Amino acid sequence: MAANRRPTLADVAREVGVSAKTVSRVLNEDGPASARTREQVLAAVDRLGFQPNLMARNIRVGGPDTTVGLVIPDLGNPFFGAVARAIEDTVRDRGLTLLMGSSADAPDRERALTDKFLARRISILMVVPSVGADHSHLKSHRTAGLPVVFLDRPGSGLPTDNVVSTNRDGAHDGVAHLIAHGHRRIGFIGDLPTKLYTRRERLAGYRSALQEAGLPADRALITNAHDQHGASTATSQLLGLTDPPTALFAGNNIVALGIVTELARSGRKDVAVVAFDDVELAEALEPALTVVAQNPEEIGRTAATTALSRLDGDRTRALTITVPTRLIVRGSGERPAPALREA
Amino acid sequence: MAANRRPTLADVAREVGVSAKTVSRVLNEDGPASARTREQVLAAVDRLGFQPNLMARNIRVGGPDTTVGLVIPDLGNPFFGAVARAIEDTVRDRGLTLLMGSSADAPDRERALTDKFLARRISILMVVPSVGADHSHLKSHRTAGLPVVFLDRPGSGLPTDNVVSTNRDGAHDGVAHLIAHGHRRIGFIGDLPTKLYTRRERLAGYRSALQEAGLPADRALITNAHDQHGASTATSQLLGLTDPPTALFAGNNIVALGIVTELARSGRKDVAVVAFDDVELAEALEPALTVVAQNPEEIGRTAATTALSRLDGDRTRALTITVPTRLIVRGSGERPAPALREA
DNA sequence: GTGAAAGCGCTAACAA
DNA sequence: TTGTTAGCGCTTTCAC
Repeated sequence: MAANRRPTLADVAREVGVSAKTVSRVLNEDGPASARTREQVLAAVDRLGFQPNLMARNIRVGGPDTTVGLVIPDLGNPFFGAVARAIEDTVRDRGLTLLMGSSADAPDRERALTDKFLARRISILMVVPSVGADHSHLKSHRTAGLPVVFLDRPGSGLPTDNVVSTNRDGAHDGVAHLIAHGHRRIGFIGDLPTKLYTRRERLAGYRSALQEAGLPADRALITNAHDQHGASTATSQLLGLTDPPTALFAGNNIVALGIVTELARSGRKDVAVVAFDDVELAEALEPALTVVAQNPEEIGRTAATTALSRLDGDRTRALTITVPTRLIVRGSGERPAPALREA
Repeated sequence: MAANRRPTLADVAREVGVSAKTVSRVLNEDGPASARTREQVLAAVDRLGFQPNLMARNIRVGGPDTTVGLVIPDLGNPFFGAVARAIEDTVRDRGLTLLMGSSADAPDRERALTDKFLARRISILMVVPSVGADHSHLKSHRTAGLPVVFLDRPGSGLPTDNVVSTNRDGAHDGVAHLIAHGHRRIGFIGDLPTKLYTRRERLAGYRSALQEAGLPADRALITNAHDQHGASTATSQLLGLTDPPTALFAGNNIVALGIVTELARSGRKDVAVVAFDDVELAEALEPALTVVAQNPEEIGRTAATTALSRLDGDRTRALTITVPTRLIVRGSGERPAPALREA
């Protein structure tokens, strides 16, 4: 079957016997149009199956495309899924559509995606920046009026709005919870790479909690993993130390899955766990998993409203907005520490 | 700060002292260009921060936009996240970008999204169709050469490629597993609405397994839920019956979360569970959750490769491709049924 | 190897 | 109330 050319405004105009501009007027509810013409035009549109070419329209109007470019590390990670959903819900009312891509945390993939998005003249750019990515190339776009917001981690190379969780305080609270329950040797399994903003902040919170309690910082207890399987391996390694930790702090949701799975597999009910970021089924575990919950909905919504107000002309100073985390105590942080049992 | 006009091809041309066409040639590696001109052009592009306007290019070239329109029910559901990731991974090599939106399973939102996508002249349309949505309006686009693929559920109103799981057989196997372990009263908690394709298919599998075993089909054991909380409620209602089920079959991942959470909350370790679709932490539960796992990666990849081959001119008959599910036995289906204990 | 003119589908700015 | 002309930023066509 031949690929028929799609009908254009001109085709509709010819069909009705009016000018292209008249059809345009009817469809965009621009200027006036007699009831009769309107009817005829709409009928012809229907008959021909005409659908206006949005690209052509945009090019003529000159404004930005009605899309939001969103770069996240992984479409499959539920945390970013929740963020994306909140963003979509917020911008939909404004008629904006999501252009999405995953960077796999690789700076070159991130750059390729943003370049593509920019070439489409997106209305808003939102990025979860990869480690090592430089964003100074966005400067000219910013001054040209493009709202740029970084999510989950701050961008680098230019001043823009950032929306991040209270990583340091949240991790501090989670670790303090473990300490309050008698644990003195607490393992930390963070994300990778170690330069990652969230990794550093959460580790800083871990350290400050230890310090505050006068506990020594043992480097052997600090390790990393970049996926669930790696976190499982890291867990068994930590527990295999000659002086092993009695509690573990998970640096993110994926690490938490790895830790919990490994503990279940090896039947280690005696190891306390607190995780950064909530996970599904946390309350159905035995014991239920205590977490420092992030608020992905709020992160997405805040980022979107910030970007929209920039789009509306807000030229005030760039802000770093901090979305609070919340310690949800469910039990896993309260497993008796050996120190207490011996006492 | 004034919103400076972004530089155009003409600006670059003027800067170098060549024609616009020459710049175009250099950038697209179209016709010939002297090494010297090329250098100068590239330098000017860099200096001015020029980025070609993809919309303008597309409009002139007349081809479809290099995007894939994807409509899913919920960006936050990990199942669809995994599907989307697989799609992106597959189409990225072809230079295609994802245009995404969530329908919330509402036909009008689905229609609004697809219309927007079509107005952008997407290269491929992929949709998880909502219940009650009619797709006959896509007919003209199909004949005009637009590949249309339905995911997870078949579309209606026109012949197109569909990619779905082996819902019926999978559910059958899951329920048969419960029966094999002595259960005779098995509750079914399905998705909503009840007209949903996956709901119907999985229920049919449930019924066929009962029938095969010569077990009666008790309507009181069949119920539904449209979110996790609803599934929890449904669970306690089923267990509150005078002749309650000894096992539950979850119609999807969200329902599974609700069932498992409710059983944990009420301390009911005696109820067997099998879930359709795998969930995180399934193996860390006690007992570990037995599931009929779907293969979202394969669903996404298959849908994408099918669509790409259509884009390449494959005009063979529309196919409904079935991606196999896999019963993963982890323990929760093997809890002793009262019938056995009494024996 | 390079340029001039025309035109993709649409709308702004004017005129009628 | 409607039409005409011009032009958005780019590429095609054909000439040089």
